[in-house]
Amino acid sequence: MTDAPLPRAFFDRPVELVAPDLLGRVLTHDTPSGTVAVRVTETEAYAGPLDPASHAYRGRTPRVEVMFGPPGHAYVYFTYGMHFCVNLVCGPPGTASAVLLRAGEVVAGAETAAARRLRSSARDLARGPARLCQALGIVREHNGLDVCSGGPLRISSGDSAPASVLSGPRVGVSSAKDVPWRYWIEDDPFVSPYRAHVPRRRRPGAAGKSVP
DNA sequence: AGGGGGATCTCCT
DNA sequence: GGAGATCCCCCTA
Repeated sequence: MTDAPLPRAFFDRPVELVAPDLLGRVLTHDTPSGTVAVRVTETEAYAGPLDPASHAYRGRTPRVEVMFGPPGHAYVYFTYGMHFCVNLVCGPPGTASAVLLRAGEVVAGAETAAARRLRSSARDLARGPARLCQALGIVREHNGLDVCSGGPLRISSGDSAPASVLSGPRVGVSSAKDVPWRYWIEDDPFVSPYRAHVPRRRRPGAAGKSVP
């Protein structure tokens, strides 16, 4: 295992390459109430202004300013009046693409995470994008943090690459449903439960187009 | 200035 | 399986 942060170059690539590569990586957050670490099991890729499902679709607005900045920073947004979700920005400045962290397994600081998620089972502590943020203590003020520079919010390579990665349509988006840019670790119990999966084996270089 | 919709979660039936 | 919670953002007038 290594605790060294992923290099910024890791994120300076096309988002559909970064998203599957983030599976198995470990996101860690130090706060006064404790340190929590999550092994990522599920991600989604959102491309820039040309992706109708992306928050950057309507161009550069105050909310998505971080998306248009340099790679390796956290884009945190607030939704449904009560939840936060976290993305990691990809590509050169101006690209405005990002990977949503949809689910993970708490691998350190489970007591701290459980205190933030009062009625959650151990399995559900970070099993969903808003649950993951709550378990890690990620809120609005963490928008824009650099995860590559060894700060309080950082991502490291993790123990090992997942054995098998599947991909399918993104969750909860009302446009570009056919783009299979959701990625998850096959048979991992910490993948989010909210939509039936339409499993499809991901082949090298196959990201971007779907088949019924 | 108003309004519609949202990359969700939890509890209830 | 379904509705309610509950704020913010952005578009339109």
